[in-house]
Amino acid sequence: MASTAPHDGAVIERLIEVSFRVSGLLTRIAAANDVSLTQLRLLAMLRETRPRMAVLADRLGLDRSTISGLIDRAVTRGLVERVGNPDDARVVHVALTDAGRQLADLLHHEMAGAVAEITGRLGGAERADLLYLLDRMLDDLAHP
Amino acid sequence: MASTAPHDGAVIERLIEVSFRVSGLLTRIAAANDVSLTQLRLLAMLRETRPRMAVLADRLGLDRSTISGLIDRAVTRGLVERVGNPDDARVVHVALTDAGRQLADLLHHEMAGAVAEITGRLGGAERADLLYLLDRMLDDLAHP
DNA sequence: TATTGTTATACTCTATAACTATA
DNA sequence: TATAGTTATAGAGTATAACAATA
Repeated sequence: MASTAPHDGAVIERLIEVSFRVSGLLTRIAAANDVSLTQLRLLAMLRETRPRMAVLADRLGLDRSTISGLIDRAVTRGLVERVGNPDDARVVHVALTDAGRQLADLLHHEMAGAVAEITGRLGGAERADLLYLLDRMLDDLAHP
Repeated sequence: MASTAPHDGAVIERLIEVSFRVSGLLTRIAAANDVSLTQLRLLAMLRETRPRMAVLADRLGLDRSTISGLIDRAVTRGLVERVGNPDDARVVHVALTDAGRQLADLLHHEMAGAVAEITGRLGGAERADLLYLLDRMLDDLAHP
């Protein structure tokens, strides 16, 4: 199998380390804007979609009951709202409020700036290589 | 500056996505072994060093008071122990117990296996490229 | 006085189990 | 009966502020 190449262990350790660094950056950005990392992930998702509770649970990797509490707190803070589904009265969708969208956009901007500092000293060709490799890895995760 | 290259946004989004995926993998491995992601990071650090509380706080990006609680719970579970410092009675070091080292080694093994699945389909040359790029990024983070 | 670490407090995050409402 | 979501509960993680012990 492919996993016996000599530098495998080194690649793995660096990948974990970079992931921790990126998570740390994002946690700090979230904290500076008075939200948790989980709320940041939630807001990032809601910029593009208006999912129902079960989908949020699946995508964030959390239990449905956890999502209920998460959304409760976000509603209390005026960031999101619950929206009913006319086709199935059991279903609840979640959508950004105007204030929520404003914060989500701000967070996205700050995230991009922070991560740009990580990739900032790479040259154009290196960045292209990195993009290719990241896409390969994400592909593998999507189609295991 | 270098941060205006055309694919920058794409690189940033992929890097965040990969980081979330890796964090998700590690969280699942931690949960399967009945520890939190923070405990997993703690145990990973302690495999190589025997740091004092303030260093743990710094490296994990947490408040000292948070570390006190974290270590309390790890001590209760028999994973680590507090060790005094003869040169300065205020200082407390943290070290793995035998059981803690066993768990830390197991977690390390499982982490390596999981991350290997992410990098598994990359060829040898691609893996070498990835290692180079990850090192460049970690270097930049260390010497900003 | 300054530093190291702990404690008290309050809030968020998280899962399990039991529940309600709808299909 | 099965599914979507909520609530009750309990424990972990987290920071702020106040504190004790040591330097």
